[in-house]
Amino acid sequence: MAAGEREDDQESLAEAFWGVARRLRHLSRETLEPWQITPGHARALTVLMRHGVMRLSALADHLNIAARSTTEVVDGLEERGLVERRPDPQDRRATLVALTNEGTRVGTAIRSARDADAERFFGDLSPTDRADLARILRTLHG
Amino acid sequence: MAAGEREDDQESLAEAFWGVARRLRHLSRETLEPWQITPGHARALTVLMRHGVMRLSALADHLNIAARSTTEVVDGLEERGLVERRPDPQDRRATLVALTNEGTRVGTAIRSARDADAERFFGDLSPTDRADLARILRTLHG
DNA sequence: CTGAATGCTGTGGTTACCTCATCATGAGGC
DNA sequence: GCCTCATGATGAGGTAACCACAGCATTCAG
Repeated sequence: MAAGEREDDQESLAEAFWGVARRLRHLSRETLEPWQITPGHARALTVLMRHGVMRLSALADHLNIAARSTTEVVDGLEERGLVERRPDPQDRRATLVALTNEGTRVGTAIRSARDADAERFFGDLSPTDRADLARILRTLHG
Repeated sequence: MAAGEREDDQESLAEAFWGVARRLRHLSRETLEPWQITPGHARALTVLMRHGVMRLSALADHLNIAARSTTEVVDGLEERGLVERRPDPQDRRATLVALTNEGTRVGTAIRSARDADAERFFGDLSPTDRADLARILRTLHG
């Protein structure tokens, strides 16, 4: 216990960060469980809720994954009836992805469950801490 | 870029968090590249540096992965000559994992590269921010 | 009309995990 | 000693989430 712990703020800052990330990830997994949906799928759903109908390639950009992977994500969502593919009238090579009614319903439900979770998770912090954290994270994101 | 960014503190706090996590993960991958070692392997190495020789099962606990998966991690490290298996004199069912000299060398090098990285990464922050972040993360860690 | 670029998807990886079954060993009951 | 059950590691086989490359249809520039 004594040997490797000492000093650096740095290392333990990174470690603390990963510890929190871990907790947040587990929380998210739990939250999504009722909908039998993976974090990746949920992320795609969220993007679609926000930005509406878009091409697969655009979705890929938003998700920061390869176009090829997006095909699979959309496959999954389509199987579950949450989105549908439709031809792009502008360009017959392209395919648009749109939320179905069910997709919108589930997306909305997930969003509020997540908000509630975030509230629970970050709720331990004072408003000041919350603001500080947000600011600091934005700096680091730069 | 401007359209969908703000709204609730909560959601964007979580998002900001993941954005930073992403950056940190990439950074870590870059850092480890010279050693041709995955983050998972590096993590195992770190645990061994800290706690010394241990059973596979103990390593599994430290890494929070299944015992079976630990076998594979250790396989990888052993192939690279960074650790070695040896029988547990206490219990002939068990196998101990120990760092080789090379493993210790690499582990040490990785540790300092990481420290340097963390310095670079969190170095953008003022000392105050750094302290705040550390404190806040500890709070969130529960 | 031709050739290059673009948008999606099939095929076939990779990584990092998992569960379940198996085998040897250990520990306790009788 | 023998039997049974628990435990430590591993083989076999599976999954999720990615990837690159090749191929097809379509679009667009010239």
